Amino acid sequence: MAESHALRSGCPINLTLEILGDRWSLLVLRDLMFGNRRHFRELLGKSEEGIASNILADRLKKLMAQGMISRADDPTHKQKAIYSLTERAIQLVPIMAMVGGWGRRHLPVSEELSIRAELLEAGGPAMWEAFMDELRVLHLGAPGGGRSVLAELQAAYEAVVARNAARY
Amino acid sequence: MAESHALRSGCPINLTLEILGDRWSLLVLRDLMFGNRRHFRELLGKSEEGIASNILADRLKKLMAQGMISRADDPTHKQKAIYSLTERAIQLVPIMAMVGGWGRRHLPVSEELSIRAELLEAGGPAMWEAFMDELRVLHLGAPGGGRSVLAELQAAYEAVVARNAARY
DNA sequence: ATGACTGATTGCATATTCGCACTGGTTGCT
DNA sequence: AGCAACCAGTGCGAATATGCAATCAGTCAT
Repeated sequence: MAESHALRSGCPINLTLEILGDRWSLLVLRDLMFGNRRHFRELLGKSEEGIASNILADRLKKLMAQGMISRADDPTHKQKAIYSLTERAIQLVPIMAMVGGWGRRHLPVSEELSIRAELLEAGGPAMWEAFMDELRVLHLGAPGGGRSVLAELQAAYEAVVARNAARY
Repeated sequence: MAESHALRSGCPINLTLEILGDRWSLLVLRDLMFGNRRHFRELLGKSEEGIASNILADRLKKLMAQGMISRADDPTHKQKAIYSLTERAIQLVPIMAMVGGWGRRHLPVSEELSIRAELLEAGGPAMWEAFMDELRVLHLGAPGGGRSVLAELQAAYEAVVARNAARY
């Protein structure tokens, strides 16, 4: 585990890539953010892509070292860990929205998995801010509780699933 | 060279990551986009990060296969190739702007290399659209030629370099 | 013809990622 | 107490990706 690999350059895009520029890191954050998966096993088993447990453990470790997530003990289970997004990870919401939007427009996405991206893009900055506030409540213990964007996205997803299931 | 690796999922974020989710692809696009580097040697030698030639060749090949860039012969030299962004790559401009902005706010960027990101973020959607139009002229041969965002960014960069150099 | 330049390719050592089995410990049910 | 299910994470061998230097053949100006 070579902890200190030198930074390749001080370019903002490069530095962001040094944190998120691999096949899994952003997906872990996505599941934490949109899937509300907070435990190791939830992140491991319920994702579409099927990350391996050693890779997940490694990414959680790295994301923690980079201050993107934090880890806390779950009071209900001594061995359970709760992973939370930090503020800097929550501020990725607009980027997630735009990346999702770009992918939806240019790549062969599935309808079910892209309905959230469609809604989040259409919602624009107002919706992103509301979502970020919601994430601050869920992950940082911030007070308040207004609009639940997570519930809106989930409802839309389930509506598509139900509609498509009804065809058969 | 396994050409057809199965898609891991139809999620827009995952599919985008399957194209851009590595340490180099987005940097190659960045240099094409902001550095106006169009030839292999320019991309190879003038980047901050120092990509290896075999990696560059591989990424150019993959980006071409995914329709992110195109390749044309340079009339001035039979062995010279001109790489151009496609429309779908040009539409990454807003994402580049936001990723640059996030990196600038959260990571130890250098002043010289982040002034462009600062300007591009401050310019907002209006500037992004102007930049995309400019890229369409440069890379797709579109007619017209209004505002040159590239020149504005370059001027700001050089101003910072000059100002910092004057300190010594 | 020579030497610099072009977009690559090759060989080789190291680093990372992969799938999969497995560990040590905890919890809840009976 | 006994036991199955669950918990975060490790170990391992194989496959893949990367970094680095050398090299290639064609092109170009002199």
